[in-house]
Amino acid sequence: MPLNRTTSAGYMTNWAARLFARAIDQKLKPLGLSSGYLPVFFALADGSARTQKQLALDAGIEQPTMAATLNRMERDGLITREKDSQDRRITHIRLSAPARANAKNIQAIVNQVNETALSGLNSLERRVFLDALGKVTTALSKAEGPHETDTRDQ
Amino acid sequence: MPLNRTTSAGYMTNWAARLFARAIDQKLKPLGLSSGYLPVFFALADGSARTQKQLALDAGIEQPTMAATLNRMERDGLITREKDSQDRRITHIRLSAPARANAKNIQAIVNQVNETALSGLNSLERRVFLDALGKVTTALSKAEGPHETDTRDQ
DNA sequence: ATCTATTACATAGCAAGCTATGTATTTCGC
DNA sequence: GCGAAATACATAGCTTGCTATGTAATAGAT
Repeated sequence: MPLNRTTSAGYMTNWAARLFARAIDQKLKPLGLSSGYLPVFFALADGSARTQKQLALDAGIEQPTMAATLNRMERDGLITREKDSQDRRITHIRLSAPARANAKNIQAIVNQVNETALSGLNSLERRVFLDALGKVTTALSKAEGPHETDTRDQ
Repeated sequence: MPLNRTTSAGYMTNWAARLFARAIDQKLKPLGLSSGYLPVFFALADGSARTQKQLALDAGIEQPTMAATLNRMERDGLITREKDSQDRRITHIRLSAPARANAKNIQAIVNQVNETALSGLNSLERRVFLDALGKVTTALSKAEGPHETDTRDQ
């Protein structure tokens, strides 16, 4: 089989992911935000606190990646860090008030980009597509080795 | 709709793409290769030459990104650059002989990761999934503005 | 023929991902 | 209670993506 890139799931998934990120970043830019911040936003949108470890696990990214993202978010005034008084290794991370104020806009942008992306699919195709993405991530996570990259729905 | 990340196409696509890249990079590492090289490999596997511009267009990435990738590939002895004698702006890029020798292995690795990723899907689901990825990239490319990010099957 | 626009590529600087490794602070075993 | 293991986070260095901008060469317009 002579590898046509449009029939490679990995190639197409990577391409789609880059297009998603471009679209989202473009719309978030006026708000001073970017796509890497989204997982943190969604994890903390309810005003609760999480540790860096929890956020990384939740987003399915490595701890150093989350550390860098949180540094940028702190630089941009989007989060606050508060040391745990009991266990001094731990830092509790919360969205700042101005960040929380943006939640609705972010939600709207995300919904809009998702809708645009899926506009060529009927509801059955959308369901199969989302379901397939779930199965693909499950399969690849499993193959990756029994890392702790969780999938629970908080 | 209270945004559950597992129902966001963008989120899930990004996640799947990172898992794909991790899996591929892990298997390519022993060969001294990485996932960013793949589009160049596939475009030049037949021994032909392309310009940087053509490669970038083909891979759906920006020109400076392709320039950086080609620099790394040249550093690693995977490509050769040859100035056009007619038009001195143009450089013709080819895979080196050692790089071409790896083509079969790369192909096998890509097929294997794709197969692992899709292992939980039946053939109908696979078809719908690939087709959906095509429609999603088309929709997002169009929305991006009439950029020249082509999709033709050479 | 020259002036302008276009084209191909280079460079700078940043974001967001990764692995590998270091440091401080608990926790656990005994 | 103390040394070893585990845990939480930090740091270093790399890849792969982006935008914005610069430079050299060709093509086009008049």
